[in-house]
Amino acid sequence: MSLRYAILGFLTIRPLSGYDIKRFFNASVRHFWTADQAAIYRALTELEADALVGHERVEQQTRPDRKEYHITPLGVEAFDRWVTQPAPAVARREPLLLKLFFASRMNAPDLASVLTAELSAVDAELSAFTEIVSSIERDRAEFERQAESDDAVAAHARLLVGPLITLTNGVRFGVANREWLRGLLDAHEHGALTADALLADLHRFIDTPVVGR
Amino acid sequence: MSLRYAILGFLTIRPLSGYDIKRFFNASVRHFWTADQAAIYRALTELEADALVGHERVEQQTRPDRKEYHITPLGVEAFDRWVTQPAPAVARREPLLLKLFFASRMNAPDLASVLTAELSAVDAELSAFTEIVSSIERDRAEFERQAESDDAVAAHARLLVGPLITLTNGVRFGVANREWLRGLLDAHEHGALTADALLADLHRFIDTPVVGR
DNA sequence: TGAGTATATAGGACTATACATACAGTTCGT
DNA sequence: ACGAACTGTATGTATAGTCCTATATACTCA
Repeated sequence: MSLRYAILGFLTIRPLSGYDIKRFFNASVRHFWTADQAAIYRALTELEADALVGHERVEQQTRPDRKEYHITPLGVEAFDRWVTQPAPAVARREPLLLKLFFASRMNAPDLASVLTAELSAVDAELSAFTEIVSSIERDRAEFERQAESDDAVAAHARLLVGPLITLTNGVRFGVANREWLRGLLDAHEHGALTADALLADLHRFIDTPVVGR
Repeated sequence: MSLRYAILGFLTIRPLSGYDIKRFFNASVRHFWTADQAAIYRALTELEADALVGHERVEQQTRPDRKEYHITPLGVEAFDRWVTQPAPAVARREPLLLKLFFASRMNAPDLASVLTAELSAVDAELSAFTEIVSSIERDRAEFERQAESDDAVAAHARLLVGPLITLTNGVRFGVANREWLRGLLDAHEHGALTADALLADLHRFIDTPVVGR
């Protein structure tokens, strides 16, 4: 039920309508958490039933009325409890690995095409990350130009830490994924995708001592 | 819906009961695909309704009767179609990243403990992988000692390719995860978990050219 | 002797999420 | 002038998966 807490988290920033929240998801956490629009509205109803949020109807002349949700003190409490707790283990579910597990039933071209398709997806993802990082840097430069105090700049930078942490995760995993796929494709093309080669690769990573930073 | 195909995949190896399939899952693909026991039995019923599998009741004296499922030609066809198709994009869902996204609402010790808990889990996962790799190597050495022909050894090695590919994925991601968490913890302890440091990290990975193998 | 684990199958209730659709007005591009 | 996309909330339905429980027998360990 992390969706509920994600919504509470967004509401700690400012009051939002269901529609706003959906856009927040798309704009900020899409790369590791997607939320169905219908699920958001239902979660808001449930959160309100638990008194963790409240709402006011905001009438608009040109647009449909908004229900502006705000977090209650009880909601802030619940969110802070959740955010400081260790994250639950997630059950990974990777259709790609399931297919590759049965690689011995694939002929060479099919295996190559499965890997290539995945590599394209990863490359696209990494490009998207690069774009996001650029846009964050542009926004930041813009903010700093207009900022009235150093405090405001520092506060702005602090708010960026969380989102940037998630981006470092996405980028590092994306790069690891790309290297893994490239390695597999390369070996496969040279007919070197063998048990021995894979075991060697495993040892290379298992035995690698920590690289100092 | 990959569960059904995973089951079909296992049945291409040999006939299995629902109970056997559950053990297969635990023994071989647990690190990227878990299957609920009840879900397996339901999937088998559905697969049989679609004529992709059949079963015979096997009576046992001491144990309860087994329903031994086998794959039908139609099932093999369906499986081969699935396995050669590019894997669908999966919606990632990472509670940890959701928490870290709101890192600015956490105090320093809480952030450290969330990261440390995750690092422990990753270390444990990597140890499990190391253990699995060792056991595969032991089994392999054992098999080679007893093998009657080089062909048998080669066939055995070929069957290992798929499972080993999934292990290289697990290990590489595990190592990437460990490095990421260690980097964050290290920076955090030195009060250096700032927007600037994170942006520098992002650039280090985004701009890195491919390392030749 | 009793608790726990292994073998073996299966239904009920529940949770989370996805997909489609409905309604209703506005704005933008062609 | 017309359709598409945007703003905004909401319901209905389907799918996938989890957790709990039931049933029955046998073996193992303290």
